[in-house]
Amino acid sequence: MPEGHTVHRIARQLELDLVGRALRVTSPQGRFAAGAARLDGQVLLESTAVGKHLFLTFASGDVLRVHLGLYGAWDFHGRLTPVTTGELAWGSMGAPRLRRVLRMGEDEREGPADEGGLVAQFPPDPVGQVRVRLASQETVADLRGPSACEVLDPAGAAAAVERLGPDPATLTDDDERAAAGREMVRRLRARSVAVGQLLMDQAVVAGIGNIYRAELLFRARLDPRTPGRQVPVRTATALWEDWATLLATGIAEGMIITRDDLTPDERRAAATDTRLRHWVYHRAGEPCRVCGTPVLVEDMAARKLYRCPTCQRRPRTTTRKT
DNA sequence: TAGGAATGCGTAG
DNA sequence: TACGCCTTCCTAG
Repeated sequence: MPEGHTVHRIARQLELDLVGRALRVTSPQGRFAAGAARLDGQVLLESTAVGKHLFLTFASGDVLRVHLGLYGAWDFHGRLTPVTTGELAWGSMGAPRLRRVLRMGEDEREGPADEGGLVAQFPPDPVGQVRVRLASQETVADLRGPSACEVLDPAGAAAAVERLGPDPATLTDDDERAAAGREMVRRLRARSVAVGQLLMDQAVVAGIGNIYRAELLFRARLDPRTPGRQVPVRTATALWEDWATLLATGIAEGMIITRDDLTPDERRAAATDTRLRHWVYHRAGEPCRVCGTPVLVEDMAARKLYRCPTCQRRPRTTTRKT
């Protein structure tokens, strides 16, 4: 159940421990047998994430595209390099070490550490329905429950990326990121659909899911029902910049913590207590943390949308185009 | 233990 | 808008 930050972390984990190696590619479950056979034995050249899509490029030019959907996850075994040095990250200290299992899909969870830091058996037997196993001599990555898992040629992969809106985590250059922000603002303000729906539209901006959607709109104090056209440029730009910030934090920490009012102790507590992490998400009926009004939940495009009816307002419409 | 919900999305109607 | 995909977790009974 990942949003963009998780997929970026997965891409980095694969980059650190599997890129540059010839991989054994199998489909223990059997549903990806043909694709696995096509990739088996090839060197993995590149691992990148765009929005919620993962792209793995192999030496032949074949690209494995994976989308985790609602409940996909990767389990990692063996030698793993810490992805970030974030304060709350699971692997913030120490050298690469052997792990029994690290699950990346929702909150990252680590399996029990083995005595002496050794896994009992390597490679481990697949657990459950493993669609794809990518294995080097030292590291195994098991993919379970994806909504998409397919081999594309380079043109097909490029087309898949082309269908996505900008993703701030793919851009390091300030000018490029600003230009991408202007593009997101343009796409957002081009339609009269509710901004709450537009933020979830991966063609407008890539990587936002239901949690980030609700939290970004609360942080902007913006009513999710506001038509995209009526979102002022300044507000839309602020949404992009806030998304870039939250995404970077999410990638560093491996979880979605959107509250900026937490003390360091509270933030540490939020690592294990999901109830502390959000302003409105999953808090229907509970008092708004700012004004005390009960948080509302309603369906928007078949997804649960959480908002504070008092704090989140429609912008005043003006005749002047801004 | 059964059933529903979940951080998603494509397709059919 | 409704449904299917395919997995895990939590809760009600």
